[in-house]
Amino acid sequence: MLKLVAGLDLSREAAAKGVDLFKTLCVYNFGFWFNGREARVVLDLELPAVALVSVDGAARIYAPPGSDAPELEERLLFSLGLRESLESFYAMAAADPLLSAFAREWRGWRLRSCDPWWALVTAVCQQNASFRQGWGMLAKLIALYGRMVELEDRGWVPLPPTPRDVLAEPGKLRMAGLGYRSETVLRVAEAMESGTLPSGALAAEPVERAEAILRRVKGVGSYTARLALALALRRYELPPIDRWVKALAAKAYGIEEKAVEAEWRKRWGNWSALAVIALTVALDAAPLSKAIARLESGRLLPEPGAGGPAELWRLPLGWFAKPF
DNA sequence: TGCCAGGCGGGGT
DNA sequence: ACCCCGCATGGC
Repeated sequence: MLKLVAGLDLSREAAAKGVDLFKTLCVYNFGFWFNGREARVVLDLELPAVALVSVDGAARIYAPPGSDAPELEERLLFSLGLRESLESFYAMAAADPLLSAFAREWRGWRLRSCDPWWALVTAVCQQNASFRQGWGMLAKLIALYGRMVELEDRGWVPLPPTPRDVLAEPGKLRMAGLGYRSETVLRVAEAMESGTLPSGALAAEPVERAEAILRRVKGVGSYTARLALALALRRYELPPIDRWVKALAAKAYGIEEKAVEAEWRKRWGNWSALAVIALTVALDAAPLSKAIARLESGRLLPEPGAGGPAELWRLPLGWFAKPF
């Protein structure tokens, strides 16, 4: 049972930074964490600690009694992107053939970050899979491991499994549909548990060095490492370029696919990874052929009913379950 | 049914 | 420095 350890109002901070909390909370979120009005934000998987955040800015932090409340408040602000200024990112995006509409309509969006372990699991689940398949895997993992915590006055919140949970019951990875990705997740869990992947130390490293450390785990390549660095540490310098981004950027920028990475870094600089993630939101993470069609017809904003990252939370509970 | 999807590593050249 | 293949699973 977690106790209320802090209550705060984020509305002033959000307004000052131009942050739209609805957009920030809805993107890449599940229905069991966000209902359109308020979100449950996991602040610490191990403690655990959870924040309840309303789209109007009211926030409550729940944690074991005696937890460091100011530290958790800071973590909440970090994870909502309220410590980050995206002025220069949106200025670049406004002049970009892929993201100009997004910069106009979605300027208040911030990436929500999570902890390095779950960011790596998330990234591994996107390998060689559609957006739907990857996020289905994550939802199934959370359901199968069944970790829950109770907030003293607000009911139960599902939590992702910890590395220890996964090591204790490795069979559930395949049950969740991860297939050959299961071995990679197990190696990540082992690295986390044995301290080979010091998640604290990662943040202090230069980003290329952090990528190299992550890539020491077999099954974690450049895409996975870079996506995880963006999702967990808000390190955006290195773009996670996959064949989806490669094809879209080649078309939009009028270059060859082999030139995409260099061009992307030249255009986006220290915002490279954020621009990739924003593009997946803008195009509803549609499969490549549909995404190309969207680009050709100039439909570069999330569309109602497309079921993309911005609408993941709207999908009915159990959407990911296999019919039997 | 068969083929592909927001990668990856191991094998070839 | 490339190119190419198989990999486990789900969706169409």
